[in-house]
Amino acid sequence: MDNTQMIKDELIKHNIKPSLIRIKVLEYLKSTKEHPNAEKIFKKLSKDIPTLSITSIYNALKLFVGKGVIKEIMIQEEEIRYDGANERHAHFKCIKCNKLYDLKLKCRSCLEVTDLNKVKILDEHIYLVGICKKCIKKETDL
Amino acid sequence: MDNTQMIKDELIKHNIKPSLIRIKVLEYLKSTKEHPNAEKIFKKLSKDIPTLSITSIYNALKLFVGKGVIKEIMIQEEEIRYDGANERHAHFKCIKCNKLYDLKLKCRSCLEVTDLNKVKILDEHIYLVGICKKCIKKETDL
DNA sequence: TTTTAATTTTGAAATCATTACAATTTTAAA
DNA sequence: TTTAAAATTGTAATGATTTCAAAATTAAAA
Repeated sequence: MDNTQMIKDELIKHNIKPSLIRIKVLEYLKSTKEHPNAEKIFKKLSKDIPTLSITSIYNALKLFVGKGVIKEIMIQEEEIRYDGANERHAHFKCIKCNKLYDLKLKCRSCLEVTDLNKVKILDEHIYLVGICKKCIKKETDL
Repeated sequence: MDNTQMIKDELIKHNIKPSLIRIKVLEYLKSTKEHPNAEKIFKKLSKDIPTLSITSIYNALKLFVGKGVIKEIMIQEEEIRYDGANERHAHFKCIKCNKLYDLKLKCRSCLEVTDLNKVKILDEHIYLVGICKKCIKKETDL
């Protein structure tokens, strides 16, 4: 099965009609690890769809988030970024170069919080902030 | 030592001159668990300081965050909330009532992520999203 | 105390990501 | 086809935050 068909199926699975824009947005989100914002996605897709408006990007993204297809990430920035990965993972933001990295979580439940009895958890967000290898190297090289 | 003096000392410790507004902002943040936003803090302090401007609140908050006195929390909302607690803890947001709860973390390092070698961690943010006890009860009572 | 410089506070205007909304276009069913 | 529903578009509005320059306050020096 080709990639576009898989994207379509994922949309249908979530009760979303697979329109061109929606397919392209999800396809892009699945293809990148950089957690783009709406603006970035808009610029990228505009190359192929010249009539595209940024409102359509927001429409698609909001729909996806509501249906649980993608996740919003807000890490001390003015704008929302979007993450199309299905796998549970954490994020790491470097305050020097502002890059956002994915982090693997070691175990299924390596987060132990109390006070959780009788509470229904729907979603989990974990992010660390610090300085990445490259930027540490840059600093020590000075 | 009285409470105001402790607030002053904490500011001085972080190289912040303890002006009236700064003292009041930090005092309020330390006194509440509700993680207020700038607007909320402004409304609260305006009662005592009628000449107050919201820009001063933003100035103080930005300064505090920069000096590490408080933390910003952004949990899928349009605005930033602020947290004056020193203790390491996670957050839980109920999507039904929109309340933000503190969660205790069970152990010093109950978050196990890979890919962290050579990376300098400065800050850690963990939040869960779901439905709180009260709202679950409301639903099942219907 | 006065003078002066530095810091803090203020208020108005600007910014900018996101949303609202109504008009237009596209899709799909009858 | 015809028609209704859904998707897309563009413009304008929203609202939290920031910018910036003027005014007020504070602190230090004389």
